[in-house]
Amino acid sequence: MPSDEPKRRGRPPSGGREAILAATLALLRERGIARLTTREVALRAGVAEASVYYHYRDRAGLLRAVFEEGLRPLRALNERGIEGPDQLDVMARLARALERFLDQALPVLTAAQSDTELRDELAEYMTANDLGPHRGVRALGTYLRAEQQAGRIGPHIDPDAAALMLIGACFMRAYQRQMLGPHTRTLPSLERVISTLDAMLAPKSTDQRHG
Amino acid sequence: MPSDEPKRRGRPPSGGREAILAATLALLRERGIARLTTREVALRAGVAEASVYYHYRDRAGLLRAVFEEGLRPLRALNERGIEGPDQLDVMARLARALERFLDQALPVLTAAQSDTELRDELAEYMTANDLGPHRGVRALGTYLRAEQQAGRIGPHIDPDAAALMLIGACFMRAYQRQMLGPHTRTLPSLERVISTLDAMLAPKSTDQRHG
DNA sequence: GTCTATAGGTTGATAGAC
DNA sequence: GTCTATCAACCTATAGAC
Repeated sequence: MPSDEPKRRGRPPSGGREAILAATLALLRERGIARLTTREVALRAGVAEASVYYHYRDRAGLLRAVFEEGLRPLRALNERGIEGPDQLDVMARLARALERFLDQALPVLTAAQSDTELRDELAEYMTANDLGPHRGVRALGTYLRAEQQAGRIGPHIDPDAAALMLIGACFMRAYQRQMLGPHTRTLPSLERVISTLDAMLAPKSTDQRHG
Repeated sequence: MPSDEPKRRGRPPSGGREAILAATLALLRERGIARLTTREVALRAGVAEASVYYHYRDRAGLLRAVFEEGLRPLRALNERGIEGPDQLDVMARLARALERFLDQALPVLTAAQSDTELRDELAEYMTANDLGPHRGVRALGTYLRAEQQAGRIGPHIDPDAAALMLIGACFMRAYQRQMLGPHTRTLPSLERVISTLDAMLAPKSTDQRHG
């Protein structure tokens, strides 16, 4: 290691590793996993194909890294507390954040489903890190349960079931966008869903008496 | 062409074509599209690889046929009228039928997402035949709107939004089953979702007075 | 760490006999 | 309609120089 050389200027040793990861993620979202070859990845990243195999064990290892990268926003989303001035605001913010995440992550999740081995790996990773739809359902469900105990939600309502309905609606909207394109807007808007759910959650006047 | 032989009923001599289609669909569901090769299809169908190319133009043509086959139950589901003794029954039957369909069709839909070209083809097919989530939402929404006008659903509720929530919940449950396996049952059951929605739809006592 | 070059294995698709 | 045989293209992965 020469000590008389000036310390590396702006660029880190190479950044090839991150470039490869970013290129893979981009290609996955643009074209799907079927046409995702190490050749294309290297070309997009501006490196030689062998560099891909230097940084990642093999194609599966590269994809594993991409899964973790693509699902990282979800971990942040999960750890973020659920709070706000009122139910409507809480649900609106959660729903919007969820759809924004799904637009980025759905292509990654979908890609993993195209191969049994990859799917199993993803499932193992998600199970190990307690990721999945149930996590958001439980979080929103817990919030709604507290609201229910405070008398702001009807007693006959299952908070977890209500949470699943909201999250499921977001999921369906995002999936349709991915499948049929963003210009097919024939599903009810997020605003209509949220305000309707908010209205449905409110206790009936008879309930309020003995709340 | 022998004229003394009894006329052949619709079916061609061997049924190789259907065997190929069935084998492709089975392999797609079992292992995903990544490992779906014409070789494996032929092996499973018990025919030579060349027969695949005799019956179908190419791999894409075979997959196109599989998409139509896999989505056929949906067309039946769409054309089936929505009716029943009460809301709970109507929603329960629709939800159950939807999840049953999704368990079969989701692998097919997912497979198409793994390649841009296939995805576009599927999107075109679905658009041309007016298939998609919006169809079920509209159907259930129309039913709920009628119920609303009959005074059995609160006036502040958007029927389409409520429909999307139920269908979205089914979709989410089915997707989780496919992604993480059938033994990961941490989401609220269909029964809880349906009975909660049914309870939420009911008009509030103040509404009933002037319904 | 990055490159060039290439090995080794699959895959989609066709030709031609029966 | 179905088969055997075959190919050209492509892809993953490695070797070895710099």
